[in-house]
Amino acid sequence: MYKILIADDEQKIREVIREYAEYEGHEVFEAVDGMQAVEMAKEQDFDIIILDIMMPRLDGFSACKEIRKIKDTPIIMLSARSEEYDKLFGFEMGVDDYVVKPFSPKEVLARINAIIKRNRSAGEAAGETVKFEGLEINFTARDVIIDGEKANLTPKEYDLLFYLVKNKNIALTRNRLLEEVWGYDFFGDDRTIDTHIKMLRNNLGPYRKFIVTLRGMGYKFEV
Amino acid sequence: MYKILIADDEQKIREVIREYAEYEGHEVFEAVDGMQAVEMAKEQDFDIIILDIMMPRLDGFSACKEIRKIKDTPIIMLSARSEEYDKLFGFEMGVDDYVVKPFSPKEVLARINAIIKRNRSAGEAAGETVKFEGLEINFTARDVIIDGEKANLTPKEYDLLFYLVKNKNIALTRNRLLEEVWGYDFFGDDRTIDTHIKMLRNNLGPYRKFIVTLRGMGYKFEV
DNA sequence: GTTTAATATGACAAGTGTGTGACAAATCTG
DNA sequence: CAGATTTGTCACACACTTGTCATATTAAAC
Repeated sequence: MYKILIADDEQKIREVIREYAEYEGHEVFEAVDGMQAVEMAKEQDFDIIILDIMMPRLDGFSACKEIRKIKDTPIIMLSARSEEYDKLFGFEMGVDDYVVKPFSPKEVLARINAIIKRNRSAGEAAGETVKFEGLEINFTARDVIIDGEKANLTPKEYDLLFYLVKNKNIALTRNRLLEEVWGYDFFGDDRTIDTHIKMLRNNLGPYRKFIVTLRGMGYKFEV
Repeated sequence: MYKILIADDEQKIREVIREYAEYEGHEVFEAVDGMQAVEMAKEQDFDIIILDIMMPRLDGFSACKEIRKIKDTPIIMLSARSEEYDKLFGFEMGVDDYVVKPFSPKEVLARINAIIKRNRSAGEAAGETVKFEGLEINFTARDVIIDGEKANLTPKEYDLLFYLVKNKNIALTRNRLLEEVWGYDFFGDDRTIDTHIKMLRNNLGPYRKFIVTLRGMGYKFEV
């Protein structure tokens, strides 16, 4: 859960970001202009601050400059124009990222997450998650979520699935799978793979469709 | 060139978006209600889908939910009035962006471009695809696409086609094909090749023309 | 235009690869 | 150490693939 400050004079912009952010479990504060944003930033610690450039009383750049005097809070700028000099100017003042209007709320949230993740690199490991429809895979956490429910895979099933997914859309021979998933020192039967593919498929439920058989070759995770 | 689906019961809306989008070189498909949109989304892959919220038979949100079950196509929602922002809970269902009516077609197109660009950058792990007219061949994924539809080839057919294509515009003798595709230890009939060429040609549909017979010699993939 | 040789095609039987359930060996866990 | 889980092997069934052959069609040579 992050503490987010969004400063924009347009209510619509603030609201749409608030909705997205709150849905993701963050706490959102609003400021209607640069001056108010600076005041709020002085009073409390935010995880991230989003500033529109064009604001009454105090514009985004000036607000950024003010805030930087006292805090290192990551700042994202919203700009209506995409002119390059704006960007260069902004980065010199310690802006962490830019979003040019029109933007999608999803994009803003994605950038928020990216920046906070980047800045807290000292702390917890975030863990990369990939998602294919209702199938979510987190490599570092080593878990697989199917339609919201955690799947219960055996170690080999994890290994096999992870290797398939990391090489998605690539045709993998049985030999390659044996070498990479089982190890070069495995001297077993080819058909071992079939059995594990079978069990993996059973565990993936509707998403077994992603694992396609390449007759005479091996398998492929196809998206 | 993107493939765009616009679902709205108002013909005017569909038309104005179509005009702009086609002007930018995109391909536009129309649906008059949510139900039709879902059906179309199931049948083909769009680069983006635009859904009006208020539609007969199936509203935009429900349509979005349905589509999300099977596809990750980016979705933009159109809402009739800004008051509807209050009711917007679309982000729960993976809506990528909203546009509030009245909107300018230009704005919609700008958002389409922004979203597709963002989604494209996600980076697909797919090998290089070679394309000859409507015949696409991806060696690493080991698949062959004919006019947008995946072809279903047997192992030998893949091997044979891949060898021909990798040596395109080169005359290949039967002996060479036997050695390279079947293996040096194959002691069968020459004419076996003919049969496989036949089946390959049948599977390539209109693109059988690329495989030319060199009488008294062998075959060639000619482009 | 006829002959001759090579290729295309359809049918088919033998061969091969894969999905699956069962089971025993191996490994993990308390 | 016992019980549970995981893992590898096997055998069977079935569907698909493959090579061969006989016949039809086509192209080149005379």
